[in-house]
Amino acid sequence: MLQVSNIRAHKEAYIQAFKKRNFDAENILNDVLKLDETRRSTQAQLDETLAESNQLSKEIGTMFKNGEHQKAGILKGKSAKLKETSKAFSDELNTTIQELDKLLYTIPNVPHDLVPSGSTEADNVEIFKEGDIPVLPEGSLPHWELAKKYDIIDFELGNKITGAGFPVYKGKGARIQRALIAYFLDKAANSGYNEYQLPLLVNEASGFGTGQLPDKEGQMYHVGMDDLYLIPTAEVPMTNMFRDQMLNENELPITCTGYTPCFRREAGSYGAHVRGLNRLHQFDKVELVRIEKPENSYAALDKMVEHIKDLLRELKLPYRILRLCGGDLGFTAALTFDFEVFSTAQDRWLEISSVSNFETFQANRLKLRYKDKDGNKQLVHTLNGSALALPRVLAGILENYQTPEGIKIPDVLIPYTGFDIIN
RNA sequence: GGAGAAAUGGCAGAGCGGUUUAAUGCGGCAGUCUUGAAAACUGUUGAGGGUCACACCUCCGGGGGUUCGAAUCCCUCUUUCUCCGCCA
Repeated sequence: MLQVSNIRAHKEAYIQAFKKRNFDAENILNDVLKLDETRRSTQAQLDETLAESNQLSKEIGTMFKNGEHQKAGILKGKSAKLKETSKAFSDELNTTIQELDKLLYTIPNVPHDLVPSGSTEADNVEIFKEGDIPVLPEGSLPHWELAKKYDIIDFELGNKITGAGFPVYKGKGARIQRALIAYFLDKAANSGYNEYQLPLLVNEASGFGTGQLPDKEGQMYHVGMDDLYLIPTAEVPMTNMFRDQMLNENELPITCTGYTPCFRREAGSYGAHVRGLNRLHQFDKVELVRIEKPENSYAALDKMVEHIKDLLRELKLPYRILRLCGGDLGFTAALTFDFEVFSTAQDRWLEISSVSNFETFQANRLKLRYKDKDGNKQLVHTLNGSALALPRVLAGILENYQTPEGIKIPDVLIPYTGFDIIN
């Protein structure tokens, strides 16, 4: 959520920046400023009434002490009138605040200068590419065929137990999942990230804190009886650990990592692109979260990018990095880099990580601030990134490492799997 | 699931209808003293809104109510603790 004070100070710049999202913000920003005007003047009127009322109550108190009951009775009537007035102002204030918040909730983050304009993923800018795309032998298969051939992932079984998008990993398939999780967590720990095991269900306040609510309500599974949501990413519980906190400067940066399953309804996604592991309702992911001082956040974003590059280099998977265009940028992000692995057998790129700087957008909702050297309180910047999402990494490994003898295991994973081929 | 108790500033802890604009202690910060430090002493020390700056307003777990006036009384929700039951 944007800060009204910033909207007031940078309105024109924001309107220009929002054009990159194809978002014509002029009217809504004007409405916000107008409502904020109303809010402040109503607040002032309310405060004035309350001040008068407080004063009166004190006087009445003194009169009672002095036994001047009759005099007090007169003032009581006056006080009742003031109460009516303050109630009216208070109602008006609440209505205004609600309207203001409702508007603010619909405004996405301001795109960073580096964000290219554009409306679809075709407008994303490739900024880096590394790794050789292997030439596969005759008769090479897409990963869902390989999964069946070697009996390591069973999609039908998942259909039976739950429904589409909930695969069952079996034998070496299950083992390689566990290996990937352990490998990713070890790498994160070596880079200084603190490991957490987090709740997989979160309350409404947490959903609001990181911006999934109210924007993406339909994308999360909701447990009605207890009014809880299944997490769509570890970002939600991991970032919300710090909700409503005043940090000291010397506590920053805070760096966390954690493995969780992720649950997404993916309403409206069907067709060939969701085959196999490409798009699931439940999948595993290791996530990184950083809480930074504003002046350091973009250097931190670069660090996260380097961390993920290192993972993909070690796994020897061909990948590229995209800078997301305004149209593809998430609601809460100021700047996002997507990592994609090349799926040889499908002849397409698969997104396996998304790394974003949210600047103060989440911190403002979370009320997550820190005190700098001079004792000034300011919002922190929050960042997060997947390192990595498992299913598409697995798809990439299965497809790129297939040989006539079976699927080789990347060298770096062998200590974790305990085997070097799936056959 | 049942019965009881509790929730107050960074922490501990008083207050149970009107000098509480929240006592006191600890911790933090600044100063005095000291070659320096400790100790001692003095001062200072929560958040949000608002203002050029003051003033002023709000906040004692969340929400609602009673009252001229609520940290204090009532209702409700949440959480924690103790006991009982169930349980990996």
